[in-house]
This record gives sequence, structure tokens and C-alpha cells, in this order.
Amino acid sequence: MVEGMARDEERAPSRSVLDLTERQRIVLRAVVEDYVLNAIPVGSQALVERYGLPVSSATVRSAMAELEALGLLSHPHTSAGRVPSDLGYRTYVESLMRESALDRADQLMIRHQFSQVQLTSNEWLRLAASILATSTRSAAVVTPARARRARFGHLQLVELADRARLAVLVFGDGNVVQRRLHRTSLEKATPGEPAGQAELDTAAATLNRELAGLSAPQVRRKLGKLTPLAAHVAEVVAQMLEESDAVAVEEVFTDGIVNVLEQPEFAGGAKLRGVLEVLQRSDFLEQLVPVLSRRGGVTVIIGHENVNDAMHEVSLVFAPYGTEDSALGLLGVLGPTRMPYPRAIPTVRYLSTLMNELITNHPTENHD
Amino acid sequence: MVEGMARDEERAPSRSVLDLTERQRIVLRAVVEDYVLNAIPVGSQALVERYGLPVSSATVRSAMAELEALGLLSHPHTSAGRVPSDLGYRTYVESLMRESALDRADQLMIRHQFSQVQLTSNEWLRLAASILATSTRSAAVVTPARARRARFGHLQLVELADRARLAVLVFGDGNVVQRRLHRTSLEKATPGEPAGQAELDTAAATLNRELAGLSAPQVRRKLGKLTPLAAHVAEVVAQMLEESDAVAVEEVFTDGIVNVLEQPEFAGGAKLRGVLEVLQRSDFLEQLVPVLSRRGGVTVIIGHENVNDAMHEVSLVFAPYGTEDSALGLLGVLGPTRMPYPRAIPTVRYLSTLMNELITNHPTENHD
DNA sequence: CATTGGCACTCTCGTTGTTAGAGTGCTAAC
DNA sequence: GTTAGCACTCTAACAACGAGAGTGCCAATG
Repeated sequence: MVEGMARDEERAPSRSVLDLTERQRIVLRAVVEDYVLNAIPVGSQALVERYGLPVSSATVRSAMAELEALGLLSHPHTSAGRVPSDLGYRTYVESLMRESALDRADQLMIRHQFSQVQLTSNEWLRLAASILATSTRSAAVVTPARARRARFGHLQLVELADRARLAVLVFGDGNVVQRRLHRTSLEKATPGEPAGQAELDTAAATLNRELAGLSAPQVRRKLGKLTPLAAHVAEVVAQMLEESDAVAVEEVFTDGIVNVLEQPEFAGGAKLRGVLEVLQRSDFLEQLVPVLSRRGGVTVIIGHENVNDAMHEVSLVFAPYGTEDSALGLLGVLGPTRMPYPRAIPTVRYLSTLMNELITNHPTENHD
Repeated sequence: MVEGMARDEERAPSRSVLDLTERQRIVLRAVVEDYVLNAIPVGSQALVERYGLPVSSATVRSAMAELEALGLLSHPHTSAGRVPSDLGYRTYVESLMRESALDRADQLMIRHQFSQVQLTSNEWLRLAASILATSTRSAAVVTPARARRARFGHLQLVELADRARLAVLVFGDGNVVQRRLHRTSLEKATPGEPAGQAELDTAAATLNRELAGLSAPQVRRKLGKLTPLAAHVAEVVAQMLEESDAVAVEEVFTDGIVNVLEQPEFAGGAKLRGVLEVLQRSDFLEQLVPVLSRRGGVTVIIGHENVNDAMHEVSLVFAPYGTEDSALGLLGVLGPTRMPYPRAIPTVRYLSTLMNELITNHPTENHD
């Protein structure tokens, strides 16, 4: 199920790409770039004019016909211009695109935004999504960096005003969640003894020693060996770990969906509904994680290359961030196949390395 | 600036509403309900057929003409049916609508979803937005409940594996944020003495005693009276309080934007762009808070009643939740003025009381 | 022999004209 | 006060049509 997430795009074009003549390459590149820009099928005449090709339109026409035979271009109807096919985009991305690193200016601008405010980790994700969206004028998707399996890091029981306790659990990957422990449930767990501050502190210390580095099922296996009070708290800890495993996919930050909606190909809005549903509800992104982390770097999935039917008219440009063995997250953009790849790819790449830096340098650090 | 957020809708219709004849009331109600349902201007003929009116279409026509003279209906063009004006919707909402409490079944269904999973508070908001969106088929907006001004509740310094400290701050309203304190910055604050666990615990205890209930500026005023170490931590606390004041508006949960996009009046998508921008970036919701909390209950803002130009073609149905003196949040739906008010209003009302219950009963409580 | 100008052909798109139908407003009759 | 009838208006849908863009092919050309 993980394989097949994206069809293996290295194989198919390997023949055609290398066999292209220089002229075909130039024409294909021009067609893609013009169509990405204007969203209208591009004809031979317009091409020679706009790109100053040193040949006549007739020559371009024959080159286009060849490219169409190779399956790189297609024809909406007889007398319309050409449009790149998914394979055409693929070829473009793979070997025709003039990709450069992100402008120094853009890099600084992005860095500046991150340093501007003291942010919590969720706000980083939000900001990353916002930057991606505005910078590429596509929809952006960012998932939090989480360990594939949450592990116990450190537990602290915080006293609240109303004598309830707040359990603050730091995961092995540095994420933090909290949950309130109501007084009644504590008392129920240890009938008789009233469970004072001292007992709780002792229990917390025990758990920090016993549970270090354990995952949810491992914690559960320890339950029997603990005092009733500690076991009760450990049970809650196990629940928190399990939930973190489960909800990882829930917390997805998106931004800039309107950008895509304004694209002529999605004017109706109906087409995007399916895409958004897949994005939000299913395990779509989760399936993507192993694919991306296996390759590392930026992965581009174009139109029908995506096995999910709803995604056949959009492209994804995604990258993992974080380290495979600790926290791992996903970020990228979603747009029409007619996407400005030369802009999107460096932006996603840069943001992924930046997020990498941030989480490795202990992100929530306070540096005043 | 706060007044004028929504024009005072009690004044304008007070004359006309009461002066309506019974027939005019019936016709207006039918027009609104039919138009809400079908989104096409409704004619006199269709009206008598579909609603079994005991009069002829000619009579309905004259009633419609009267309603148009009163400004409650309008005419897209000469030979089209009638469409309710903003004032027409207002009159409908105010005195024509047959509003009932939410179905018992719906109530249970909603409650069930909330009890289903152990949720963190942010996930409640997400769930609330999701329920609102699907239940009203509009866009839903939910803001977290926050005190207007964050106050110190309780501070705990949690030890991390790498000898850094995590400052966990519980606000007066029960919200929790955390920030990492890097070892270097702690040492810089207290040159010479190495600031061990004991010193930190003492400092935390002092701060918990001295800062209880204080807001950010009040904390700052205390800085001079503290030991260097405690002052350094207190400074961080002050920052955390200030940020909480500032970012309240940032964390807005929305859901179901596609629902609105599918409405024929927003087919283009371009119209909604302005609306979404206002919703996300500006202090729009913040301005709404005092208005809503002043009235309590559900507030309906229809089309041009909203002073914000971008919002002239949408209606809001919003309610506050929480208590005014502690945590206060907002939730509601946004849709075309052609909105199913009789559905939206009870749903928003019910969800607001439900969220009220949840945060008053110490929401994150663990009840196993 | 690759390139190009020329040309016939095709298809879309915007314009125009026409018509059917829905809806109104008015008036005269009940 | 209500209603049937009727003339009038406006839109939506459709067909006809020409302009324009683009193609594919072929013969001429360097």
C-alpha cells in the first residue's frame, strides 16, 4: 500500500527524455512555461513570438506533433494549441526546468518572519503553511513533526488552584501535551489514602525513572509492577501516548486554499471538494510519510501519478522534515498540475531545511 | 469602533415589522424559505402552488409589491421573481421564523461526538467547528476561549533530558502554554552561581506566591523585587502572558469553507477571498467579541448590517461561550445571506451552551 | 534534407437574432 | 378586497454565423 502511493516516475520517461532533440526540449519547455503562466493552450505562432525562437511556426508545429506522439503534449481539440500532459510536466520537472535555489532575498524574508515573533511550535507550522501558500500561490499543507511512535520523555504533575492536578507529559521528541487529573478520579484509584502532594511527587519520580523511553504498549505492561496511585497515573500516560500516535494526522495545517480555487481549472469549486476531503479525513498524508522519507528531498507527484483518484488533477510538491528516527513531519504545496514548479520546488526545499534547523535547535528555546 | 460593528438592527425594522398584515407575513416567510431552499427568485405562481396559499397569484403579487415598497423584497429585474433583501431576512429572523430548539436526536448525536474521544481543548474547538460546518452546511468559525487579559495561574519548571528547563505556565483561565528555557540563558542571568534544581524550585515557589492572579504588566512591575534568577524567569512569564494576549485571534479554527464555495452565489470563488482574508488576518473577530458578549445569546448579522465591506454578501450567526470575567470565546457560522437560519441559529445556540458546559466542568478532565 | 511559406481545413468563441416562458403590473369585473 | 385576464418585459436557451486561431500537409527552397 505504501509502494504505489506514487507511481515510479523514474522508469517511464527514461526512454523519451534522453531521446529528445534539442529543439524538442526547447519547445516542450516553452510550452510548459507558457501554459503555466497563462492557462491557455499555446499555439505554434504564439510560441515563436513570445520566446523568440529562431525557427518558423511550421517547424515548431512539427516539433509539437512529435512531442504529442511521445505523449508529452496533448490537444484539447483539433484547432486549439497544445497543453502539457502529466508526462510532459514530469519531463519538464526532471530535466528541462531551470531550477535555482531560492533567492537570497526570499530566504532572508522567510527567516525574518520566523525570527520575528516568539512562536510556539504550532505557530511555526501555521507560519510555514502561510509562507508556503503566499510564496507559491498554491495551497500549503504542513503536518507537525512527530515521532512515528510516541515515547515517554518526562512527566510532571502540576498543582492547580482547585486542587486538581495537571499532568504534563513531554514526549521523547520534545512535544508536550497536558491533561487534567480530576481529584475524584485520583481518590477513586487509591481508596483510603488521600494522595497528597508528597505521594504524587513520589509517584511522578518513580514513573520518570521507570518509563523513560517507553512507548504506549510498553507502559501498559509495566502497570502491574506499580503502586495503585502510580499505576493510575501511568494508565493516563499510556492513554496520552496512544492518542498522540493516533491524532498525528488530525493536526494538519493548511493555508491558501483560495489560491487554488481562483485557478481557472478549479473555478467551480466542486472539483476541489474531493481533494480537500482526501486531504483532511483520510490517512492520505500518513501514507505519504514513508514514501517521502525514503527518498528524502523534494518529491513531486503530478496528476495521475497519484494513485488516489481524487488527486488526478492536482500536483503535490512535498518534502519531509525532521529526522527519520525521531520526529518526522511533512510539508508541501498542492496546486493544479499547471503549477509553477520552478518556484514551488525550491521553496518547499528551503522551508523543509529551515524547519529541520528549527526543530533540531530545540525550537521552543527562549533566546533573549 | 466596537459600536457600529453591526448596525443596530433593532431600530430600522421596528416600524415595518409590526405593520405587516398577516398575509404579508405569510408571503414574506414563504419567499424567504423558498429562496433559501432553491436559490432562484421566486414568483407569485410558484408560491401559491408550493405553499398552498388560499389566494390567487394576483393577490400574492400585490402583497409582494407592498413588501417591495417596504424594502423587504427586491427584484433582480422586471420579469424575475422576488428575492428577500437584507431587511427581509432580518424581519424573517426576528419575527417570522419558526425556530425550535435543536432536535433531541441531533443534540444526542453532537454530545456523543464530544464524549467519544479523549480530546485536548484544541481538538474540542476543531470538533465544534466540524460539527457546526456539517450540521449547517456553512463555514464554521470557532475561537478558543481565552481571558481577555491573560493572568498568572501557576508555574512549573519541568526538567528535560538535556538539562534544559521547560516552563509550564497555567493561566488563570486554565489554558496552558509551555516554553523551553535554555541552560545558557539561565546561566547568563545568574553569573557565578550555577542555578541548580534546588534554586530553580525555590524560584518557582516564590513566583507562584508572588505572581498569583497578575497580568503581564503587573508581573513586570514586580521584576525589581525578585532575585536575579527569579526575575529572569518572571520576565519569561511576562512574555508568555503578553503573547497570549496577542495571539488570541491567531488561533481560529475554521471548517466547511467548501460548503459555502458550493453555493451558487459564490461559485467564482473570488468573492469569498475577501471574506476569508478578513476572517483570518484582521482583528475582525476580536471586534466581534464585545458585541456578542454584551448581548449574550445568538447574534445574527445579515449582509450589509456588517460594517465590513467584504462581508456585505454573507451572514454571520455567532454566539459567545464561556463566562465574561474568565475565559471567553466565539463560535458560529458564516454563509450566504441566503442561509438556513432556522437551522443555524439553534445549532449555534446549542453548541455554545455545550462548550460552556465543557469549559466550566474543567474540560480536560480525565474521567475513566 | 531539414526548413519554411502557403493553403485548406477545423474547431472554438463571441455576436446576433429569435423564441418560449416566466413573471409582472394593471384593470375591469366579481 | 379579490381575482381573472391581458399586455408587456425580460431572461434563458438555442441556432446561425463569421472571425480568428491553430493545425496538418505539401511543395518549394536554401
